[in-house]
Amino acid sequence: MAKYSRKMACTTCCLTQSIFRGLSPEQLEILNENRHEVEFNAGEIMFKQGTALTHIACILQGMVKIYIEGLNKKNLLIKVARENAIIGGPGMYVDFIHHFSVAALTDVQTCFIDVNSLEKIMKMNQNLALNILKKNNIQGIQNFKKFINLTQKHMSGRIADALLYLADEIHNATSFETPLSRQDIADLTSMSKESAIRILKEFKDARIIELSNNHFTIHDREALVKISDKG
Amino acid sequence: MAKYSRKMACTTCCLTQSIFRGLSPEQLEILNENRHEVEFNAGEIMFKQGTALTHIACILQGMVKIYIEGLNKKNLLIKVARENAIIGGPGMYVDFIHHFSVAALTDVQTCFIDVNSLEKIMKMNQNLALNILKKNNIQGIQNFKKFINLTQKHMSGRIADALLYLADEIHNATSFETPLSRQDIADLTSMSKESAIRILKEFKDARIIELSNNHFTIHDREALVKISDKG
DNA sequence: CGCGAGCTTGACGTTGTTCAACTAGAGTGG
DNA sequence: CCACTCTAGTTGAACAACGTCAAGCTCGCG
Repeated sequence: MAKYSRKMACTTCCLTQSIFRGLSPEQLEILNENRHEVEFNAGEIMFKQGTALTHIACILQGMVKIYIEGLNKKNLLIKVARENAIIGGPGMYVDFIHHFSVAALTDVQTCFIDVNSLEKIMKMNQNLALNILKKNNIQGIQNFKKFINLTQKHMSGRIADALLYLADEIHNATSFETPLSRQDIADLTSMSKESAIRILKEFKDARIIELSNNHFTIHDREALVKISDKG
Repeated sequence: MAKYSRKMACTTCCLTQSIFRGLSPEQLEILNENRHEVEFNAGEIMFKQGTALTHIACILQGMVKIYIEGLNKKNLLIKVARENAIIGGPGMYVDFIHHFSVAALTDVQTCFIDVNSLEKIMKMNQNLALNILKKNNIQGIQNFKKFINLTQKHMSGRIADALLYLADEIHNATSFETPLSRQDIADLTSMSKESAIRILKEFKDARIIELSNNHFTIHDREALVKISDKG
């Protein structure tokens, strides 16, 4: 289970990066006093959709999935996040409720920051608000792309997108071992698990990728890009 | 065509509302000096996806559609906006490019505000940044809902959603005349025009709605809600 | 050695798209 | 005033895409 600790020094953790760049030492100290580190085991839920949003989380180590719990127990996997990601959510400044769930894909070390402290710093330092605004907008652009992917592409196009996403944005390698299950890949591409498996097999038979269990190797990147582009 | 004018006084337009609430008179004056009013005829494009984002727009009068131009000339209608809506887009503070297109559904009066001035004010007044952040997050929550609607519901559920959306959030009436074409309704629900027409006819035959041309009347709201909920 | 969870495969039915034909109404020009 | 045309809407039939169901498989683990 999760346990409380303060192993990390503030200066080495994500507070000095990303949206927190440019905070004064005093502002960093306020955050530092209102944070705590938590470890999760693979499979455990960090944030549950519908619960109160009291903290945001920084991923210090490990991988998580961010997903919306939809109809009939079906999930839609919005994104995968790993080291240095900061997970807030659109509930901030609206209803302070989590609008997605977050689950650990691997064992994960996180740093939880109190949203009240965050709000306090935001009122002291305009840069923080602007950084968060920018981060939200980037996510918004990615969501637009996802809308088109999910609603206008056939299954092969969506699987191609997912493979390129994992290779380029998550693992930074053409050959990788993913903690995502087949069901996760199906949730990421909005299709049934069986369909996802079938398309992966097609790609394998066409020598576009190689896969055994959870190890993926992309052989023909251009083919994937072409399949992704034409839908 | 669009024409430049300054008919409105600043105090009566949208600058005093929504995200601009709480600005000082001097800050309002800066905005007022860097804005101009533009009229569009029905059908004209206000923002084109891919062009530079130099201004945000306030809708003073009329209705517009905000849509993503996707694959094979297919559009995805994100939302409909009308009086007092402020249209920016996720390109702000990222790449300053429009990531969606906006077209006038009716004749429209707008007020365009320079993004540089907006940025200047944001650095002077933290409330503006927080208000925009909040507005973005609300849109983010709506996008999550739209993800589930579009990817996990059948056509009848999506059409039911669209009808409830138009009735509740756009026209505020159970009986309304919409400027949306059948194709627009199809784009809003991510299906073919023919399918949208068929579902609307089903609803009409089931006496759930009444429609002639573009006039819609919702007779059995509960039925629509039920259809929407169960997908 | 057996159990169970996740994975795989095939057969089948449903959902939704595409294509083509047809209709209605709104200009337009003789 | 009447063809003519153009666009949006409508309908039906054929077809493709995708999900569901059921069965069998694999592999790690006790």
